[in-house]
Amino acid sequence: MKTPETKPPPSLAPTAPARRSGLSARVAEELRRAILSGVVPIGGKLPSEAALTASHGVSRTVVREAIAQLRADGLVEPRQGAGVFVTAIAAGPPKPFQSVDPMRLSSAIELLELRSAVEISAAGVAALRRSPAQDEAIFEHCAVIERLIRDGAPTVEADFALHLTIADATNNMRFREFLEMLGEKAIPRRAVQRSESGEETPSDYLRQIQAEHRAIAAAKL
Amino acid sequence: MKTPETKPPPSLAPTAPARRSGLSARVAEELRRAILSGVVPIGGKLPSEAALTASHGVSRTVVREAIAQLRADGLVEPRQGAGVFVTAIAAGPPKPFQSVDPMRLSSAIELLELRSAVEISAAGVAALRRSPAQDEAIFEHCAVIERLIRDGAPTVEADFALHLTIADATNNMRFREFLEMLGEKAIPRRAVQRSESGEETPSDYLRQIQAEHRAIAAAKL
DNA sequence: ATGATGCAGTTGTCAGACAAGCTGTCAAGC
DNA sequence: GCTTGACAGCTTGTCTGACAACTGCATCAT
Repeated sequence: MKTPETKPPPSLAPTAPARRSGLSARVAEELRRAILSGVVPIGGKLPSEAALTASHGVSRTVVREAIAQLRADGLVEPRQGAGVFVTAIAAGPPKPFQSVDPMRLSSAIELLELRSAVEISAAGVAALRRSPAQDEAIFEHCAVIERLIRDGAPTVEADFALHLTIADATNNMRFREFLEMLGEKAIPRRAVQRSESGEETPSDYLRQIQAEHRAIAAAKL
Repeated sequence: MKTPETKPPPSLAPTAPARRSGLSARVAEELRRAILSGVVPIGGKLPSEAALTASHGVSRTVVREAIAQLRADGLVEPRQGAGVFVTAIAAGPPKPFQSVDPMRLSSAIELLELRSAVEISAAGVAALRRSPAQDEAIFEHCAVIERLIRDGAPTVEADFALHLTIADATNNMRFREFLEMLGEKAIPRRAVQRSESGEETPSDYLRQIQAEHRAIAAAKL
């Protein structure tokens, strides 16, 4: 048998849209967005827990847990008897490079410069240490990118993969960690393309970059 | 009148040590310490909310709020129906390089290599861009370090300061961010000294490093 | 043996209540 | 009129009890 009537229709949620994954997380996210978007100014007071309970259609437990998350992030500071106040906009010492605005061209250039600084030296170290297998992997990635360029296809992912391969060829895992932390933000075409709203990267620029790639790949001797 | 008997003795807390300021914060702190000290291993399960309620002498509300804080820190991950599990020791994605073990010599060398890779290029960029004021700051730091070496005093802090100054001279704040993220772990003498348990760094090695410092400082022309 | 099934345990959410603390209001006293 | 004190209302902090949803395991039927 299968539990004949142990399952009454649980509860037709009144306003409720969201159900089964992180109710408090959802409320926290909405509140976070309200704060970050400036709807609630710094130093301003959030609606009371009772008001949030009503407006979000959840219990006070959920509201309190959502606020607890924001407090843990340092976004708000509840004061008993007074209310919950916005303290800061959560900029981040914890995430040094994640905080850069990928839309700002200057940020992209800065990151690019930092990445290339690492990579020039990485290529040098790799040239001394890399194994034949790593060697081959580098050449292969180069070939893939050249083909993509000829076909006019986007090269961002392949480019990133090449850089990771070079980093691995140093046999020092910190180089890969570093690149992964920067992520694709440090790959030029995507960053520039995005901020220029779709304008095609000139192919001669691509060719120049590819020439550098080849030089790195051939630098072993 | 002053509400003669509206105040019955609230509740003699049975085991209760904690008073009335941040009850949930206190419980969270105890749990955090239990995790960081290894009492509960990574991947291990925390006591159930009911057990924590009993052992800490607080209500389930408080226990849940404490766990919510730990979850926001990424320390634990509750799974409905199963329990609350320890995920990490508060390192992880936000601080990629904080997770390296400073006692392992190989870690120190790896970081050192990464840092020098950045710094060689940084020095090159700085040579093109630095202002006279930044120039002077670099020379001053060099002079301080030379004096410290002559006196046999530790040079770690001064060395780190010099590297930060060079990073600033690039006029690209990402370089400084990068160095600050690595922190003093990337400064050779401390890292090596620690792992070698107090053995004095040979002074000729110091002199060699200082020669490199001078070369960087003089690289402007 | 193997798969289905029920059960105990656990977290997620809800609802109601009281305690503790803050704030604006207002009346009493100077 | 101005200060001062009490006070009422609102807000957060904590407690209590309950039920739903889910997991993992042991049990049982095939």
